[in-house]
Amino acid sequence: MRLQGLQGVMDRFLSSAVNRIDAKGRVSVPAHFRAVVQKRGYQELYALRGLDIAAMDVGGLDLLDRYERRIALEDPFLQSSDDMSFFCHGDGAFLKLDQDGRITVTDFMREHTGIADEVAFVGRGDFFQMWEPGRLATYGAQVRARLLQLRQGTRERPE
Amino acid sequence: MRLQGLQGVMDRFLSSAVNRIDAKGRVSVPAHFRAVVQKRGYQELYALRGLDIAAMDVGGLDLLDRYERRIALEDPFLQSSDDMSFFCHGDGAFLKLDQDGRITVTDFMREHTGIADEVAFVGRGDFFQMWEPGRLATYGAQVRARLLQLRQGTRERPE
DNA sequence: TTGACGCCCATAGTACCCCATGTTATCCCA
DNA sequence: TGGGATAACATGGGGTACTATGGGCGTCAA
Repeated sequence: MRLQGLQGVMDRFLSSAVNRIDAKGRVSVPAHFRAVVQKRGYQELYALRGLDIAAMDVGGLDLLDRYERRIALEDPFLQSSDDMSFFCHGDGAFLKLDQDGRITVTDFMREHTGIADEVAFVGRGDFFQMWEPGRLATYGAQVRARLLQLRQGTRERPE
Repeated sequence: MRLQGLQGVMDRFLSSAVNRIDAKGRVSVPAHFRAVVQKRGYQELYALRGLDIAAMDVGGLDLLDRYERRIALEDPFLQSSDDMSFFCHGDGAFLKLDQDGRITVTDFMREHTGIADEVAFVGRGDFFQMWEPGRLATYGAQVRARLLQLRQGTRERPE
């Protein structure tokens, strides 16, 4: 077991936290996430609507690449490909961190996520997500159920 | 403090202990576990919510690496890849040992484990677990029952 | 104007560093 | 073998830096 550079370890989005939206519509991005943003040198944050979930995916420019690769998998002659592109880029929000490390939650995000007065931030490695806490809990339970099934089916354990 | 000899034995998480959480929400990681952490060179501890148990799995970053390598094998645009990332990144957290070898028990951990004012630490070899003592006792009884059944061979394995 | 947004400051709560204390375990010596 | 000295450990608490959160005010544009 060897140590691989500490940087490579600490610069990913991990863990989750719930923060409150204030009267001005601002919410603090968790300090740990801000540190990752800075460490990765992201100048700006891009927030995209999750393709099949009620959450925002937030990350740097590389996040756009990921989405485009995803869309490229669709047949370019099909309506769905065009729809996806429109869906992702159409209103693609671009988040600005203020001096105190907060972002403003726009109606665009509220509409897609159901976020009202609290935001659940969820680290996902190369990006993070913003959820309405209740919906996150529901989704998390579904994920666990699927993973359990997967594990029992293949009898393959990550351990 | 240098532990000499017994390397093969001392660099594994073994045995169990129950420690109390203080008024500030801190709990001491058993000294023996801390020695293993240091011996393995872990700078940071990675804690993950157990998939089918109300416990936290805690280990070094190699624990996270193992998951991430597993994810890398998946098609990144399949649901299973997304689920795995959601689990190991979103349901994971970094724990920081303070100078006295304590960690703070967050709500994130309490929610999943039911831990209130005491933590049961259980060594599991390459990692250790944190339990609410009562639930650990229940779980332990179930494990023993299963093992006993297996040994007696009175039952075909239940599918 | 009004309302959205940037910048600044204030404050409560939390996380972390350092030191103290009591208890247990370990060792040494009579 | 017993008993005291000593070391290691879990636990408690004070002070401080950091974080999340609330709010004031000025700017700019509709």
